[in-house]
Amino acid sequence: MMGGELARPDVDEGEEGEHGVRIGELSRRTGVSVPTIKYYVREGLLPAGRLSSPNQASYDASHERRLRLVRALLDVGGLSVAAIREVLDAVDDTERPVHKVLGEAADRLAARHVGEPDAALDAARAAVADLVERRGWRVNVKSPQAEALAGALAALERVGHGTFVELLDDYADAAEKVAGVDLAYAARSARREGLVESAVVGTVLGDALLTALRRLAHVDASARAYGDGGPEGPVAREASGEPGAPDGEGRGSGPDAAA
Amino acid sequence: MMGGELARPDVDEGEEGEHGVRIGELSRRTGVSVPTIKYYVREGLLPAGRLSSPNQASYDASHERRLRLVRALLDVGGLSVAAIREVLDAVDDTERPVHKVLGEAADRLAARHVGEPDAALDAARAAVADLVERRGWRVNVKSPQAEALAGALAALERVGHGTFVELLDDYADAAEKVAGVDLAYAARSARREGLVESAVVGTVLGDALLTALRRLAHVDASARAYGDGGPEGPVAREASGEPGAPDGEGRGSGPDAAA
DNA sequence: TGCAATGGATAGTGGCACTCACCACTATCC
DNA sequence: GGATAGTGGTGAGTGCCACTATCCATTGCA
Repeated sequence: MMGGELARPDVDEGEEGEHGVRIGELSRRTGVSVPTIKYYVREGLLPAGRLSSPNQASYDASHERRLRLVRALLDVGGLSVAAIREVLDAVDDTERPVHKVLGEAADRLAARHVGEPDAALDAARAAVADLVERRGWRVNVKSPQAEALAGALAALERVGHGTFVELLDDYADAAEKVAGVDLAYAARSARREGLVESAVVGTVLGDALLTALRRLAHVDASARAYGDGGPEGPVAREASGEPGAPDGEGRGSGPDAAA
Repeated sequence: MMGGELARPDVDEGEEGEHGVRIGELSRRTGVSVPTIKYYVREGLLPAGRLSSPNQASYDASHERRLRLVRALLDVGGLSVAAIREVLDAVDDTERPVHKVLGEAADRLAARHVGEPDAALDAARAAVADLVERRGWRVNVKSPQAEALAGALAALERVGHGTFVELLDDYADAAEKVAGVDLAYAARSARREGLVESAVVGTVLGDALLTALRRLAHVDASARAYGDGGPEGPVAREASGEPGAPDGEGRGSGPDAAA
C-alpha cells in the first residue's frame, strides 16, 4: 500500500514510511521498467517484495539500493545477468565467514574463459610467476586473477606486441597504488553488511573509473607531448593541436563534439 | 595454388613464399574456424584474400596478424564485432592524417551509451571538470573519454558510494603514470603503419592488463594487511589466511583451484 | 462501479556471434 | 580419367541473452 503518486495522489511521493513502495514507484525512482524489475526478481538478482496481499507487495530502500547496484554492474561494469547473480549470491550469503565470501566474489569477478593450451599462454604464465615473485606478492599464481593477467599478456604476445611486457612493472606499480587506496577506502566504510558489497562495487566500478581515467590521461599526455595549445586556450578546447601521439588518443573528440 | 598441407603434402607447411596460404591453413594457424574467418571477411573485419582463381584466394602474414588482432579485441578486450569494425576502419584509413585517425579510433574505443539526463550525471560531470582543471589536463571535458569517466562516477554516486570520489586523485595519479609509459612505449615502436594499430592494442589490451593487475594487487594487499602467511608459505599457496579485506579480493581462489 | 495498478507466468523479440548447408568450382592424387 | 578434399561465396539457421509483451485474476481506491 501507499506511496504511488498515481494510485494515491494525496500521499507525498517522497516518503514511504515503514512499508515501502510498490513496484511502479520503484520503477519510477530508478528508471528501470516494471517488466524488467519483475525479470530481475525472477532471475534472483533482486529479492521479491514483501507481500501484504496476494497481489500487493512493497519494496523498501534496500530493494532500491540493490536495483541500482544491479544496473551499475550491468551498464557500467558490463557484467552479465548470470555473473551478477553469482556475485550477489555470494554477497547475500550471511552464513559463511566474511573472508570466504569476499574471496568467492572476487573469483567470480575475475573468472574468464580458458581456451585451448597455447605456447603464448604458457610463457605468459611464467611471466606472471616471475612478476609475483619479483614483487613479493602474496598471491596464488593459479588464481583466476593471475590467469586473467596471463591471458592478457598472451594476447599481447600473439598480436605481435610481446615487448609490452617491459611495461609490466610500471603497470604493477600503478595497480599496487590503487589497490592500497581501495583497501583503505573500504576499511573505513561499511562495517560488515555492506562490506562485501563495497568490495564488489569498488572492484567493478573502480575498473571502469581507472580505465576511463587512463584514456583521459592518454589524451592529455598526447596533447602535452605533441603540443596542442593552439590559438584559443590549452584546456577545454577541442584540443586541436598535433597529436600524432602513438599509444594515446589524438584528441578528446571530434571538433563538433565540443560544440 | 600452393601451401595446403593436405592439398600439397610435398610442400613444407611452414613457409608460404610470396603468395601466402589458403583459408584452411590460416584457420589452422590461428585457431579460428574457417566459417568464422569467412564471417569476419563478410563483416569487414578482415580483408578478403587475393584471388588467383575464381575460388582460390591466398592470405598472407598481414591477414594472420589482423585476424589475431580481431580475436584479441574480441576475447580479451571484450569489444563487439561492430565496434571492432569501426575501430579497424579508422586504422585502415590511410588517407586521413594520422593524428585525426588516432583521435577517431580513441573516441570509438571510449564511446558508451548515454542514457537519460540525471542529477548524478550532472554532478559527476562537474567533478570531472574540477579534476581536469585541478590537474591541468589538456583535454576536452566533452570528449567521450571524459563522459565515460563521468558515467562511472555517476554510477558510484547512484549506488551509494559517492565518497569514492575522494580517491579520484589517487586514481588519476596512477592513470597518468601508465599513460606516460604507454606513450613512451608507442613512441619507440611502430613508425607510421602500425602506429594506429599500436594505439588500439595498447589501449584495449592495456586496459585488460591493468585491471587484471589491480585485482591481483587487491589479493596481495588483503593478504598483506590481514596476514596470510599460514602454515605453508606466504606465496604460491592457496592464500589461506584471513583476508576479510574490504575492497579487494579475499584470496586468490578457492583452495581446490590450486590443486 | 469502474479502472488503474499489481503479482505472477508464459511466450515472444531483437541483437549478436557465430555456424550450417549448399553451390559450383578447383587442385591434387591415383 | 576419376575420386576426393578443399575453396570462395551466400543465405539461412542456431543458441544465447537481456529484456518485453501479453495475459490473467485480484486488488486498492475514487
